[in-house]
Amino acid sequence: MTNGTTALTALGERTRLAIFERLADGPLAVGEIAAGLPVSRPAVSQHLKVLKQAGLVRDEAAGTRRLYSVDPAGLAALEAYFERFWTNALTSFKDAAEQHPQEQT
Amino acid sequence: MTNGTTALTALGERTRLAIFERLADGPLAVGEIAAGLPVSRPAVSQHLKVLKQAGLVRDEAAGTRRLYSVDPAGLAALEAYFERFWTNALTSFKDAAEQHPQEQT
DNA sequence: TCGTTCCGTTCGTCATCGCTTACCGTAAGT
DNA sequence: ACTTACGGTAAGCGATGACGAACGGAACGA
Repeated sequence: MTNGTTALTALGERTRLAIFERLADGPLAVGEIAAGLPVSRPAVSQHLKVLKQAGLVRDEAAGTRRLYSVDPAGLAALEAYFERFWTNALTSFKDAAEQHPQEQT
Repeated sequence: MTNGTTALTALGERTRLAIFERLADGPLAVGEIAAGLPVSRPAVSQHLKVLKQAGLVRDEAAGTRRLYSVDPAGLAALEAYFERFWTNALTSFKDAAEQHPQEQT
């Protein structure tokens, strides 16, 4: 979907974030991911499904296994979303700072 | 806390993200935020508590009201977290691309 | 063809969390 | 001092979702 908010709700889960972080180091199969986490393999599979329909990961058949890897488009969408965010927020800060010139960190 | 994962779990909620987006345009009081959202004021207060202990917002007493604004440190922490993420992921992609030179989008 | 391995899916259970209602404390105005 | 406005907190409820167990299917190797 390459939507920023959807990606955030998908990553707003500890297990899913852990999976995504492991995938950031390179493609992995489902069993390999589950082996390094304190959850069962079906749980990992479900989380991968969520991450996939959020546009954050891609899957590829490799024999009996199935390799998952992070989707560059999803990362780009997130980056774009946050960039708009930062510019907005920082602009607001600048405007507020010009009206209250003393307080700042 | 300025922790990336905590901030993500905090922002991984539609209502909290909506609150944070509204705060990105400038400081607001609790009642003002609740007025623009389909939730009650206590709900907004609870969400603000979560956002605050995640290091994403700051609060300031203003008479009987209480002004909330986004915390620049929290945004910076998020930015740093994602930056590490992107570099990691892109490096992995590059390495994978050198081994499989044909497939790419 | 048979057995093994790996994965996706369904189902049921249990915890987590977001939301509302009601109540209380605090700061200004009169 | 009384009243009003604003916001935080407690309790309870309802719903979402994460998890494991069990089952079924597809891809290799013998």
